[in-house]
Amino acid sequence: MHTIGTLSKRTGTKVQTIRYYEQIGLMREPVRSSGGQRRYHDADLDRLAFIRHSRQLGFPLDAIRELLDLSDAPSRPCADADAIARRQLRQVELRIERLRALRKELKRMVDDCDGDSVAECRVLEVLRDHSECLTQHEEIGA
Amino acid sequence: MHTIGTLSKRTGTKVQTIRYYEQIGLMREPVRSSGGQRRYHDADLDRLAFIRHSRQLGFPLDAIRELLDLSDAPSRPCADADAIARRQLRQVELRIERLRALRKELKRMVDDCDGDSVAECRVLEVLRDHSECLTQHEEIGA
DNA sequence: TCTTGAACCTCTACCCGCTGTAGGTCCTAT
DNA sequence: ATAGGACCTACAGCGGGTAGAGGTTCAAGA
Ligand SMILES: [Zn+2]
Ligand SMILES: [Zn+2]
Ligand SMILES: [Zn+2]
Ligand SMILES: [Zn+2]
Repeated sequence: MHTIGTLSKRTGTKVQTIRYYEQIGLMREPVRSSGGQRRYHDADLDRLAFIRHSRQLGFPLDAIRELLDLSDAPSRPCADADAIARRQLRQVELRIERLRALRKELKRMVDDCDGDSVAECRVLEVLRDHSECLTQHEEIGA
Repeated sequence: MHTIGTLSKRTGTKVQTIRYYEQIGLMREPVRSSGGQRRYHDADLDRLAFIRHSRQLGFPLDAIRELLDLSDAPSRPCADADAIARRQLRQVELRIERLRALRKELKRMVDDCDGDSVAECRVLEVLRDHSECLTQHEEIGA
């Protein structure tokens, strides 16, 4: 049996975050000590490690929830798990593409400015007028 | 004089977002009609366009705030504006690096799975055990 | 056995950058 | 005059946590 602090140290997760995961139903409710403190089994430690590692690989919490559910049914085919991972891969690739387009525009505006007065600053000119850009932009926050 | 709806259409910004920008002090408080509705000058339209374009290029709102302040002082040198843009460029480059590392791991786990049962799923194996990874990961959410 | 103090508890609020909804008011065209 | 779109305020919620207040429990040392 482990305390929440032990889980925290062993997985590099803040104590509050573990409680948050419990609150949203991602971690199961653990048993409690006579004084009301959480006591975890090894299985909980594994589950938290899984969650954290999935987060480090960028999976959103609801995808992790699905993966955990799948992980509990060992005899089923793994097509669903693979599909989630491929979806995540596509998301990452999409974000890379978007950021590369941004980088291009930013690089260009920074490189083009000769560092004169604000009135002729290339950076501010481009920000004021999108027609100075080479590419279209994605929706904000997409 | 323009209504908020006109600003919204002309800049592709939701009406609520414009009001939000006002609330956080990014847009100036406009004059009001006798009935209390917002009425904007052309300068406000320009300012909103600037904000939106900067957002499309990924600048956070506080950087945009600085850029707007700088933009109001045309005779000063533009070093500060350029520095903000270079900082943004570095952020974007950093994010690209991180995502490329993620992509590599995700690609590998997806490619390695032969689609058998969950018990032998390569995707789930990797998620359970970071030592199956080739690279270290950044802090979550960084 | 008592005392200390680190670790735990609940609850609430906050971060970014918006978005959505409820319930009401204004403006303008017919 | 009336309809109905556009506007108003105020508040809640998203994801994925993080911080703090104010109180309790636990375990080790004296
Ligand atoms: Zn410049
Ligand atoms: Zn542009
Ligand atoms: Zn698989
Ligand atoms: Zn890993």
